Amino acid sequence: MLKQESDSGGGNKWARVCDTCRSAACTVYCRADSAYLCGGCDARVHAANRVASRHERVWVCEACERSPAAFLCKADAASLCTACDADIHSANPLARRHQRVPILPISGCLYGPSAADRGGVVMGSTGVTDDGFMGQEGAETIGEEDEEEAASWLLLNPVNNNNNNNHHHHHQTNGFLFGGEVDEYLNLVEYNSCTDNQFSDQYQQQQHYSVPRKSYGGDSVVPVAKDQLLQQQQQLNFQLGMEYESPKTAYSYNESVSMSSLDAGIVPESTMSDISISHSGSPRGTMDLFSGTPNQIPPQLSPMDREARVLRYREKKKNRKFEKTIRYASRKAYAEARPRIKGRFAKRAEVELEVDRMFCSSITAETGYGIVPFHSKCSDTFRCR
DNA sequence: GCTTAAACGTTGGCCACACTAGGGT
DNA sequence: CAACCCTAGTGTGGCCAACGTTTAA
Repeated sequence: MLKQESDSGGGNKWARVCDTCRSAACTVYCRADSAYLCGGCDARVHAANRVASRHERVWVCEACERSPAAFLCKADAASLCTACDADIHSANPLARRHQRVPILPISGCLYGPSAADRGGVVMGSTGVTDDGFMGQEGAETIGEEDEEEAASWLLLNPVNNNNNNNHHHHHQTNGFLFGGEVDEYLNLVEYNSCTDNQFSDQYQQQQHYSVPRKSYGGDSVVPVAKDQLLQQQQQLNFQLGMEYESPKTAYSYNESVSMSSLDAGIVPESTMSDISISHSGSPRGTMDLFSGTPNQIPPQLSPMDREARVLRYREKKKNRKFEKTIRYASRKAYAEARPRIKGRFAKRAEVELEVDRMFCSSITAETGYGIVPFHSKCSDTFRCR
């Protein structure tokens, strides 16, 4: 699909600089021009005429920032090149289960009023623009609410936002193209959730499904028709004729990057803030929402900076609020059955005491009946004696 | 049109406990 | 190395206070 980056250009200093201005970090790769462009140059070059505006572009890999993205990891909401995708998603079981889809090429004018008029055009979000964010993603029409959310995510990370828009639209339009060794770390469950449109956000799916594949003794989760999913996946793989290789190598850097969204939450705050502070150009992220200079990608990022960015991004993603998901049905059952006092969980003895006092003594005296379970599901604990 | 208060809606914290992971013995 | 014990951490739902927003006077 996309050519693997061959031009390492000497020592990898992470973000590749724009081929045009040579100053800003590139955000998109133009196939027609075989050029890496920053948002501003992309806007300028591809808004010049209609022909140019038709150039297909793809986001630059969010991990290495040096290669065209080939896959969109929905769980991480990250666009990744084949190499990074393989590295990241082969690192651990959780990462393997991330749902990824091929990156849709971007065409049309990403910037400027003309672009805004074109509802159906795939919008970009590299957003080195005055307001910091302009584009939106997808060949699909995006609702205004989604645009608003997209805007906030654009501030955080253009590429990410591109992905995050998909959250609300369930999936990107292009199909899935995994093959070869992909099953080793392909999240078929998430794929199922996505295709079923059961959940609008893959992060939810991740929350919902990522852990339970590991067999827990007590907690249970909603079962998934895995075999069926596998067949669907294989069909798609075949139809698309895609190949996907998964290098088994795992670099130390990738070890951290490949953490699942769930794992990101355990990163100590201090670590990330420390790293952020040490970095002169404030990395994109939550703080950048208030910095007034969104989408300014530091020309060069150290591995630590890069890692900090990824971690912070994931933490923010983790904090996004969507519909409540239940990861452990058994815990839900326990919670529902648990005695409460004013909505709070209460100690059983305490509740029994409370019940005895509040209900049994008074109501029993009035009605002559003894059993007063005020919560039907936990009647056992509320039986008056 | 502006101000104030009331009504309404949203958000996050609290609580107990079953359960798991991980370290120690 | 396996088995066991202990501790810390996680997740769960309903209620409510603290806000923020909207509406009416």
